[in-house]
Amino acid sequence: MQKKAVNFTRRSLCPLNASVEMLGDRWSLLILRDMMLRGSRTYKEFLEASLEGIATNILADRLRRLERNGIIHAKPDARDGRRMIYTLTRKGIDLAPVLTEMVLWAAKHERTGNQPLIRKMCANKQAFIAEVVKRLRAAKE
Amino acid sequence: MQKKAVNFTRRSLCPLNASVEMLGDRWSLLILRDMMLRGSRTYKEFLEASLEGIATNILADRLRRLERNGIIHAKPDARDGRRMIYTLTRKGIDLAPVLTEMVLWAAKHERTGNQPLIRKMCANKQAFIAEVVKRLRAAKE
DNA sequence: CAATTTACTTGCGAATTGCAAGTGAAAAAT
DNA sequence: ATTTTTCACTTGCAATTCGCAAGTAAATTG
Repeated sequence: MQKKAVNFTRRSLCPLNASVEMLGDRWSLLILRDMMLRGSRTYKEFLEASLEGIATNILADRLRRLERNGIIHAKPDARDGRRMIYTLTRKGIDLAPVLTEMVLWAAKHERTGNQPLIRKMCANKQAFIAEVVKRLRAAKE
Repeated sequence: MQKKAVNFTRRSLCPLNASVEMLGDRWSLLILRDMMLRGSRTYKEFLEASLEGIATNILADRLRRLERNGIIHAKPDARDGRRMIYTLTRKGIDLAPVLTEMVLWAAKHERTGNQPLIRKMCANKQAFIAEVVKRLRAAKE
């Protein structure tokens, strides 16, 4: 497995800027949440799982971008030629700590839902992340 | 100190969505980076420190939004009536782990700069965050 | 083979972004 | 005291992006 160089130019070399250019929009992280925590794997599942109501063209665009950035991988479903199966790459799985910290931050400072998840995250953050990572690696089959 | 209810409606109650609605754009996190790691405190400093070249209208808008969301605090400089001094609130300081994880993720998977910072973060993540938080709390005077 | 499902694309108005230029108040220089 | 400079923005406008509704094409189901 080989790493591809990024062939477009970033605004700066700062690592945070790289993250922001890949993830800094209103939808990418939510798609990743649906993959990590809800097991969404297909276009339809993303549309249905999305609590926030993502538009179809935006979803298609974001899936393309996430794939271009090596965060997710798309391959046709062997059982159903219409379907694409989206899975997280290693790089995508490595975002688990980022997502977790963002969830914990909002849960601390905003009035949010999904309390059972929060409690589990709070109780043992490292264990929670490890469990998610383990499950996602297994799902890469 | 009292928490204000958010009086506009979120797309969903998911905590990650709350984070994304507050921080999910191309500039907010970079401004926070400049506050946390470079000590930027005024409009001019943000413009000068910004490696990425933020536009003046966008900067003004983002500072307003960050303040509305309780992430930063603005108060006029007593020594210079033109200046506003922006500082991180407790809520803003609590974003240190989020920023750190995003930096570490990009540093691992992309070709980025600022290697000394990365090395320090990697060596002891918790200590790094604790140090940043300590410094920022002190700066709230 | 007709109907349905899946994964998109297209069109288009609305909102957001980014650049350049301008404004107004305060401070510094003369 | 008056001019000049600095600072923190705002305004105008073109270009890009977003979001909704509708449409399309291929594969599958009945």
